[in-house]
Amino acid sequence: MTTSASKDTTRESSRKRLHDDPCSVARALSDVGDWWSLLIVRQAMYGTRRYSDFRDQLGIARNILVDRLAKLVDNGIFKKVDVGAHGQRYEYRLTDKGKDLFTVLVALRQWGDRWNRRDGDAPLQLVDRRLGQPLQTVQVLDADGNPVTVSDVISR
Amino acid sequence: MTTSASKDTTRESSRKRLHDDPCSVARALSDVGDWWSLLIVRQAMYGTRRYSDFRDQLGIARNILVDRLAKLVDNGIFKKVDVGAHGQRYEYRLTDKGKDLFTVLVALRQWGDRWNRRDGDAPLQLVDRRLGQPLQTVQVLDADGNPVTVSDVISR
DNA sequence: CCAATAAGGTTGCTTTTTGCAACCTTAATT
DNA sequence: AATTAAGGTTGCAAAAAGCAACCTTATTGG
Repeated sequence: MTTSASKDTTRESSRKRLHDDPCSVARALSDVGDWWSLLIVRQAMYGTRRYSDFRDQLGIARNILVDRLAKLVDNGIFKKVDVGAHGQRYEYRLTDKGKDLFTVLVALRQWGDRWNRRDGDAPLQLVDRRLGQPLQTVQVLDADGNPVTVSDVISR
Repeated sequence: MTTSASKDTTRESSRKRLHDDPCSVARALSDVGDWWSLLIVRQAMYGTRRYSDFRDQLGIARNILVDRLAKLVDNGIFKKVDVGAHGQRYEYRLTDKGKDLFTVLVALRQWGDRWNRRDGDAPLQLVDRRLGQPLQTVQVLDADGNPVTVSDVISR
C-alpha cells in the first residue's frame, strides 16, 4: 500500500521561488538542489530503500532525513511504500521520475572522476550488467550526433 | 592577470567531509552541490562574467555571492580575471573544468523539462549554433551504444 | 504469547548558514 | 574634479542544519 507523505505543513522554504523560475535548471534544483537530496537519490540507486539504511549510510541527521524524504516524496521522486506486515514499516522507492535522475548522476559522477580524482582512487567504474563493460561517457550531442560544448549552443 | 581568490580563512564547511568521500558524486557535490553554485555556473554559461551581473540576475545576497564565487575559484571552476584598466575590475570566467559541467547542466535541464514542465512553458530549447537544431537528449549508453537505465548497471 | 529490540520518527536545543541593509574603497565616466 | 558604479565588508536577524534524548509501534527470539 502506498501512503502519501504530504504533511499539513507547507514545506515552503524561502528559496522556493525557484519552483517558479522560468529556467528548468532552477526548477530542477528546487527539487534536488540541496546537499542531501541528490546523495539520497544516489544511495537509492545503489539499492537503499529504508530510512535507517539511508541514515546509517549517509550519516545524515534523523530530522533532516525525514524532511528530505518527505520533500522528495512530495516532488514525486520517491514513493513511500508500506511494507510492514501490519503497517508502519516503510520503503522509499524511486519513481520513474527519480530513476530518470540516473543520467544526471552519471554525468555528475563522470565529471567528478575527470576533475576531482583522488590519488590512487581507481574511479570505481559503472559497468553495464549485460556486457560487463564500462559505460560510455555521457555527452551532449547535436542533431547529427556530434559532441557540442557550451560555446556551440544558443538558447531560444 | 589572474588573481587567486584564496582568502586566509579556511573555507571549510562542516559538510566538507564530502571532499574526501570515496564516491565522486559526493565529491562533485562538495564543489557545486549547494543551491547557488550551479545556478552561478548556469548563468556563466549564458555569458555572465561580472559580480554585479550575477547579483542582479540571480538575486543572490552580496556576501553569499562573494563566498560562492571564492569557493568556485578555489575549486577551479572559475578563474578570477582582472580586466580593469588600473586593476580592481574583475571577471569570473569558467575554466575548462567549469565548462565541462555543461553536460551535467544540460542533463539536469532536460530532466526538468521532462518532469517539471510548467503549463504553457515552451521549454526554451537549446539549439546547436551550427545546425540551428535542438540538441539530442543526453543519455547514458553502454559500450555498444544502447541506452541503459539505473537497473542495467552495477558498480565495481 | 511475552519480552526485548529495532524501525521510524518527534521534540528541544545549539551551532551554522543565509538573507538583508548599511557602509566603504577604488575605478570609470562626464 | 565630482559623480557614479563595481566590488566588496560588516553586523545583525532569521532560517536551516546538526545533535541527543525520547517516544511509539512493529518485528523477532525464545
